[in-house]
Amino acid sequence: MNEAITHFKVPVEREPREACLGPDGSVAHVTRILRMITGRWKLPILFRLFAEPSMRASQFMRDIPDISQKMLTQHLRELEYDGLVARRDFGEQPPRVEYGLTVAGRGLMPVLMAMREFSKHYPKCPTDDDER
Amino acid sequence: MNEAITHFKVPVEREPREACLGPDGSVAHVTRILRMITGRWKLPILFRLFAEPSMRASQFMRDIPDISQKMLTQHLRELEYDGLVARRDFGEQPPRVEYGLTVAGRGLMPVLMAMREFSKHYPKCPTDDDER
DNA sequence: CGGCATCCCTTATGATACTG
DNA sequence: CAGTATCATAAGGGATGCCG
Repeated sequence: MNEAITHFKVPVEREPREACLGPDGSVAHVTRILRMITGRWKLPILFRLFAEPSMRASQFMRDIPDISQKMLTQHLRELEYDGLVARRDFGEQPPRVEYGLTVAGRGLMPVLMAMREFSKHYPKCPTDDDER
Repeated sequence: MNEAITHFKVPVEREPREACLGPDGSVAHVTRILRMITGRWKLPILFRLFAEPSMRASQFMRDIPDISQKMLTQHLRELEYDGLVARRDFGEQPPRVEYGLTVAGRGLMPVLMAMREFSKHYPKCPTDDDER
């Protein structure tokens, strides 16, 4: 009873999301990067560290308006986890912790710059030559 | 209810956080791009259109596993709103609608490729030279 | 100073059923 | 085939208080 007449959907083994991933698993790769830099305060933090090699939590709080300490810590942790930011605890009293970009973090900046340039090139939705 | 088809949340322009915007308002610009390509199915759609110049809704449904029709339409609308994708309704019966990348959409691809390359370059969190 | 925990709200995303 | 409408749930974000 494993014959041809399939009146039903043959268990078409769905590829493990392999499809639609684009060349070289582009989608997966880009998604990974997006996850790393997506977050209400990820960019402000990264760009701040790009300008200032070493930053303390209190400095971020001062330089980034409206950010809460919770979100600051949380996003710093995520960035650290993703290897973009390095955390350095001096183990002093009172506490002293400094943050900085990792090699990867610095390597990411050019990509962000590319995104910025693209944004500049398309100030608004180019309603003119929108035809495919 | 004779309004435009706004199936999605119109980008509620966040407050003009002038500060911490980085050089040239980098943060704002990059954030804008991120907002355009962030979404569970934005990348699969874009990369699919990059490979296939013209796509119909049903094709997306076939090529992108697990995507629901609602999300497909919603994300296509958003991409269209942001000027990355062009929608072409042939006004036929039965319905025939085709989607394709706009000039801006095609211009974005190199940026996405750059992100992919970066991802490849840092396969994992580079725990070696993480020091600032 | 830095950081963690809790409660709560706004969105993003999903499941499902329906229309032209 | 393409798209709409509703309801339900998950994830992101924010306010606040306590700790070493």
